[in-house]
Amino acid sequence: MTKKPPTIRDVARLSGLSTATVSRFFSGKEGVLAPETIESVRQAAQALGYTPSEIGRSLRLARTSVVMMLVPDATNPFTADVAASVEQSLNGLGLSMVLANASENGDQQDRLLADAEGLRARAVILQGAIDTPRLREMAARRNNLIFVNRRPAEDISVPYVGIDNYAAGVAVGRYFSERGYQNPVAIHGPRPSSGSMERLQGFLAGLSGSSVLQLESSYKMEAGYQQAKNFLSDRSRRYSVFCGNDMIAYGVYRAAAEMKIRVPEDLVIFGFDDNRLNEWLAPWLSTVKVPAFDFGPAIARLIEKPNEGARGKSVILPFKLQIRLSA
Amino acid sequence: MTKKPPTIRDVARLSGLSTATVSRFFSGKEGVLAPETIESVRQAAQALGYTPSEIGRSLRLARTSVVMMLVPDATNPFTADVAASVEQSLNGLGLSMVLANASENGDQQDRLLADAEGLRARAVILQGAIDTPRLREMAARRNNLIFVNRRPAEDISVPYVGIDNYAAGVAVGRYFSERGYQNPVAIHGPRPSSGSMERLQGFLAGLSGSSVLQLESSYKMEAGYQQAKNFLSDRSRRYSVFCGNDMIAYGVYRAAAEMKIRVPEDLVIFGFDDNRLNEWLAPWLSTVKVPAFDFGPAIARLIEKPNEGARGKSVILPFKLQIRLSA
DNA sequence: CTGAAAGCGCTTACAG
DNA sequence: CTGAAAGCGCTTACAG
Repeated sequence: MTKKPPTIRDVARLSGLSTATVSRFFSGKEGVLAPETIESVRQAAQALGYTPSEIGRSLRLARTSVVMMLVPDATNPFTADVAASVEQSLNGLGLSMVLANASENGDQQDRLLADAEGLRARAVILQGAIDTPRLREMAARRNNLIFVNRRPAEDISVPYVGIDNYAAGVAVGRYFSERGYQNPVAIHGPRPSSGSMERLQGFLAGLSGSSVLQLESSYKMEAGYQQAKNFLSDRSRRYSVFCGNDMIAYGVYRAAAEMKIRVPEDLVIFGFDDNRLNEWLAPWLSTVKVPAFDFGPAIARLIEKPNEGARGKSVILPFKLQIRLSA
Repeated sequence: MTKKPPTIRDVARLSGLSTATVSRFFSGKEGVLAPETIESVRQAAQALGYTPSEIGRSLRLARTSVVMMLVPDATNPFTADVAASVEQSLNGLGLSMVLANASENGDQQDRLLADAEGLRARAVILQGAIDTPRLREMAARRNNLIFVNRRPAEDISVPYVGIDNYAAGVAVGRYFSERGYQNPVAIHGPRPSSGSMERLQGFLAGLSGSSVLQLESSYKMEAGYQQAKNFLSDRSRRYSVFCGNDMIAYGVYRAAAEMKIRVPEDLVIFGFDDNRLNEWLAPWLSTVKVPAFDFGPAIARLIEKPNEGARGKSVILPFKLQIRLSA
């Protein structure tokens, strides 16, 4: 900055009042002040271009207005939608959101958790949390964690907001089963993130018995593409693929297109998330629709009254199968 | 939080040292400390689970580690890529990024600028800044603003990082001209955001004289779709559309598909940004490629040494025409 | 190599 | 309705 910003003392001096009074004006206690006092403060503040320091405020009140949100990949459109929803709801509570990428990486996540502690974040929202000692320690010590869409382990008692991943997997498995889809393949997400495993286990249960080719993949287009290039090279079979998320499905679709494999005739593709872009750019993709824009309000409610929402209290959002052309 | 976090005083007490010494340990001044002192501090901190408060630190040092980034729409994949790039570069400097949506709305932007002042943000990065009195006032008073990809006005002297929007518009106009494209249409972005106008003016200049149908649109798929539905209803002509960004182009493409208009035979579409998804989901879209991942490093450099980069110092990134099927 | 003390910008219980 | 004063968690110049 060009020069240091004015402080509450500057405003007090200029208005001829005390810092206590100026503070009352800026912290919503105008009610107790005399009308002419209010006017003096307003004018002085205006003249100086004063904005109260959130730092001083936070230190004094022992709480910040910052909420940290950790996501595996902010460039995933579904994640972006969820983050936008959360940001908006948080702003409604006068809170700011700090977005950070954990990149499906435990160490990176732990580093960011340390940052969140340093910032004394009001809450930490973890989408795709990874089970690490540090995470468990924080979960035990503080009650300001919220898991989104994936819960790293059953025995960590932290509120969860998201769909029932297992049930969604079952629904897809049943759908495959009813349709008589052949040679099921599950390109699931990374093992350390439990949501991936729940989706997979549900899928297996829903298929009740059929043997499933299981492939692990990161939640990226490139990874889905690579996996597909591999198993599709066996042209003697027609596969039916359940992808851990839409990104993976995009990759599979591209691989199929390059290999001139017809969807859905020779290859069934099912995604997960149904990010908003699908309607516009992938109107062919059958997928599990997760209500991205319901996350913000649910999370905001949890943050607003952490007491009510005892540890472990969860919000389970609805999902549905969005059937289009690919399955 | 369950209980209040330990403070530097707790660590001092437990280790039998002074807060000054503990502070030295945590602020990278270990060099001056005796080895056994270091060990004591480490153990005490470990035992208490102490992490220094960024709040206390910020207040004392009169600077925060927070950088605020305002974007028009974080769910735009191009924006998400830029934000990811910025976040990564900032983390490399030990800074945190607060992402906020200004929604192409001057009032919302001004509110967020006030928040940034309150947080005493180290820097404020504005993608798609809107020219408001408050913005001008902040630009005049502080030198921690950075404009990204759009500069609200020539006479606001703030460093700019982005491409030359006018030149890119010219390039597209020339391309249309050389190809002899008929009935040029410009679905440009909102007038208040200057980048839109620069792209448009460049396009007009590049076409040198042809009359152009100019339509204003927000940078959203839905808006592009609506505009296209309207002007495409005149089936007697074949149009050539330059879109303000890829989102608009997606909307136009969908409208064309629904109306059974062939691209590029009966409708030429040109986008802007070339977000990463294009390669996977819109491999038909000809567009202007903007190097999203070059923004972070350039911005980080500007923030790192604000002195060197005198006000108004800018970084102009290269663009190129990415020709695919639609033009 | 280490500590006592001042002070960063706020808020609020207390007193008037 | 208003103010003086204490204190939130740090860092650092100064002194030893």
